[in-house]
Amino acid sequence: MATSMLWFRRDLRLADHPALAAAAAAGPVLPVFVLDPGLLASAGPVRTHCLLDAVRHLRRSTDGALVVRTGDPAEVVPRLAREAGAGSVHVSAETTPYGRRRDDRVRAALGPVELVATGSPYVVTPGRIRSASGDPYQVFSPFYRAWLEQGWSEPEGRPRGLRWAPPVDSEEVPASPLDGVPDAPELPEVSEAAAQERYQLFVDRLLGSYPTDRDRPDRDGTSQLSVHLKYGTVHPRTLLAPLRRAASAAGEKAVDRFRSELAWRDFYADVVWHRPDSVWSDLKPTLATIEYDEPGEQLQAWCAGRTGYPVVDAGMRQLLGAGWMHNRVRMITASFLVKDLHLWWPHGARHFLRHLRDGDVASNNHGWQWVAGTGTDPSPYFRVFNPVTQGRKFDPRGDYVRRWVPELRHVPGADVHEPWTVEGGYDHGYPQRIVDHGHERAEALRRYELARG
DNA sequence: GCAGGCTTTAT
DNA sequence: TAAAGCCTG
Repeated sequence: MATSMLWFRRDLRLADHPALAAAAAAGPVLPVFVLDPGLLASAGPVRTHCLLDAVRHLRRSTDGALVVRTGDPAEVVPRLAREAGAGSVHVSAETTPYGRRRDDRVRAALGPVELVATGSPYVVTPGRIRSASGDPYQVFSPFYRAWLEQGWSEPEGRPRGLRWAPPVDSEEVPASPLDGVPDAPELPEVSEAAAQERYQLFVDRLLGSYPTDRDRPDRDGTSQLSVHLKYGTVHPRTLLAPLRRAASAAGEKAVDRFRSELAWRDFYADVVWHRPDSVWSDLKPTLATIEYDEPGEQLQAWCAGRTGYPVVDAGMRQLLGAGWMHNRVRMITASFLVKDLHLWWPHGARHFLRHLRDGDVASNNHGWQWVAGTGTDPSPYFRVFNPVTQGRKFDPRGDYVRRWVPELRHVPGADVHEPWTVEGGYDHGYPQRIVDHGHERAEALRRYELARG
């Protein structure tokens, strides 16, 4: 049987890997990872660290067989195929704009060697679900119903009869860009084992209270699996399979909630599949004429977590300090950028994407569009978040703010969300509010009204 | 073309 | 309880 190549990308695992199974069925497999300088340039050190961590673990689990090369995939992949005498190159289908363009170039460069796509990083491959009229869904809920209806196959374990091909030259996995950096974020291990461990903990201990605790940034109530889904150290259908059994303990509601979060990931990937242009520009033209401010000092204050609104600043500092931000706080900080600072959403989306360890262009950028009212289900009037109300409601003791904003640690309780009402609230250098929320809310609504007319 | 519905809110 | 309008069947 001819050697085939498995080119890993966002699927850095061995279990439940349809493309790897397809490659293994064709013959001995040469496992390959290509460090793409184009991708690395946009990633930021945290994401690069996580990627390299996952690659390093994958190399270990292939007993060192994984070949690592740096360069343009359109040159590197065909060269490796020649060196190994591979008859085909197997991949998981890539569906984002950059990935699709890259794969087209690689396919062309491979010539007679076939690029075979099997499976995808999603439960249901983007583009497969359509409404009765044949169009893609524009709204999540009907998509979710159709997604459940569509269903998915059971996870597969590691491919049987998997044999690695004779080795070819490999580079070492580069050192993490965070090595030796003082105050570098503490990051979770990104590996199949770590994904399984966290999932187990989540199902056993957290799932039962997930519907409410998932909104609490002061608690460890979320699955924390996003980084694993990002790099593919676990496939989402691997996460879905045990849920039916888990429902008896955790409750159907909790299971449905978590399931729907995975469906959101599929939904946004589906939107991007049909509208790749919507990644960096408005999906819908409804607000095409709205007036935005030019980015300047206020954007910098937002990025640095110095807006004077505690929950906003806590979130922005968590982003830089942990390479991650709680989802509830992502909405609050995003709303603040768009509705209080009147900036176009891509300014914020770019900053998030650079620093989030789970930074995924479809989920991130469409999450932003949802907040901005330019994406699916545009309802700008519903979505001006009040940072004080949100802070008091979801961080009711103020622990989250004090964790990330040292200048406010001396303020006890929920009043930390309103230091302007606390005597001595500014004694330790916490910045004054850069805008007045009530005023800017009215201004945002005025601009929406104008754009609509 | 109609009715029902739309993740995450605000006051 | 209100906020605008579009998606979906």
